[in-house]
Amino acid sequence: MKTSHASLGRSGLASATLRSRIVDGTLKPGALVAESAAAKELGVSRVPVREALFELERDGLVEFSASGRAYVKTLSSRDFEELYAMRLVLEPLGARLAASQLRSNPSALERNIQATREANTIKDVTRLDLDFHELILEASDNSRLLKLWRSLRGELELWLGQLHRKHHANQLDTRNGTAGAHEEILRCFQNATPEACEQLMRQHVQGWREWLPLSEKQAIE
Amino acid sequence: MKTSHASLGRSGLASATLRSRIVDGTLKPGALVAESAAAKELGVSRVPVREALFELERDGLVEFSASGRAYVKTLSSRDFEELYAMRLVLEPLGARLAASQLRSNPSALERNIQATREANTIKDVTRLDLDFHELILEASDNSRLLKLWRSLRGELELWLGQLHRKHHANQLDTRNGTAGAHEEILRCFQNATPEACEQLMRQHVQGWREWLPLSEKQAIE
DNA sequence: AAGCTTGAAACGGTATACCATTACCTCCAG
DNA sequence: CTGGAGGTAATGGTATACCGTTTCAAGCTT
Repeated sequence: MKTSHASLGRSGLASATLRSRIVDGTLKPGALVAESAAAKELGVSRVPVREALFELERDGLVEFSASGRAYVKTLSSRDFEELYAMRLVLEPLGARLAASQLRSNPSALERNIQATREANTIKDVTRLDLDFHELILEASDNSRLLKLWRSLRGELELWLGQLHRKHHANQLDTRNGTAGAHEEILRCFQNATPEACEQLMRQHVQGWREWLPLSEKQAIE
Repeated sequence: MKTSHASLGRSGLASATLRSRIVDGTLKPGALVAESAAAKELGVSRVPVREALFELERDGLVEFSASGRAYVKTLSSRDFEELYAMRLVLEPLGARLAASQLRSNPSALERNIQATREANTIKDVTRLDLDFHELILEASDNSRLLKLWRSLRGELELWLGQLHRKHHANQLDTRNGTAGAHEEILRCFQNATPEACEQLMRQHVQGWREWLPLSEKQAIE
């Protein structure tokens, strides 16, 4: 699966490159991602590009038209609501299932929080934020739960990236707020029951769910 | 995307054919699904077969080894527990969200229940059972919820198919029990609050979650 | 007899080529 | 100036070909 000289196959290279260009906004929402053009630019043939596009579709970053063309997905506030409705049932469950595991082995979460405190860009804070939540789902020891969460992560990154690009405000507030909230969750894992962790996670997700649309409206003004 | 003379592209043909062979047990769990052999047998080239295998992996019917080969997935009771843990959070939410829509437009569910009462094989009952639940998720008007459910459906069909193949018992009991339970859910949509529908769906899924492992042990004896 | 080596067959990953379909742009009619 | 028809360029779907890697088993060594 690996090529001789690189750590990633050409397919993985194409996937990673296109993914980052979509998330960071180089490829704008609604833009056509043509197989031929991408293949020529990346220096590979169309087959691995094609494969990468299917992977990106599975992750919700592109969508195919009826004719088979791939376009960068455009996310609406409706999409945001749907995504957070899913987080609101998946993540509290994950927190409860992961509680005992994280109680005895919290080091990964601690390192993530420390890295968050030292982050300098909104992009890094966002990535570490999602990493934090993914670490919990990984510890829940339910591979389907992790798989479902990961199938949402791409869209979350895309949405948050679009939001931060529209108004690049309060970077320090976001960083410190995120780190503080995660610290509280970590303490809950160490001191409270799995059910309390589940409830706290529900409140945490619900808090963002209510705050982000406000933040967006604030940006429009 | 469609070919000129058929309603399905070659990729869709390959996907559907391989899917049915896996679900109905023609391809046994753990068996290698080789690109070349499948391509030759289906009379298409390897590219659409390759595409179909990725789709089947997304649906949890095959898994790739480190070397890139695709094998029919082998499901354990652990997998069953994971799948039903997911159903237990997704489906009650779907029932609550779909309640108002289904209250005013229950015809699809009614047709499904009627078809279930007239079904003659376990395989048909299983398919109609999953269709019933999928109809509810479709009515929930949350595309992510539906997408997550569908990503589990393939594994559910595979699991239930394996179960029914191991012990082909009480076909009429299963049929009547399924139809009766679905009838109760339909009446709940017509008469009760969304929250009551949510709770009933939770009990319904939980009931199967507790009954199926017993059914399996019973078969082993 | 058990374990290791080696070699051939098969497989997967990718590049290139061909064809039907789609989308876009130009040109003409109203 | 607007709307539609036609033609052309580009796109996507698939088939075929090539190459490195993996796999599996036969044969050799200990």
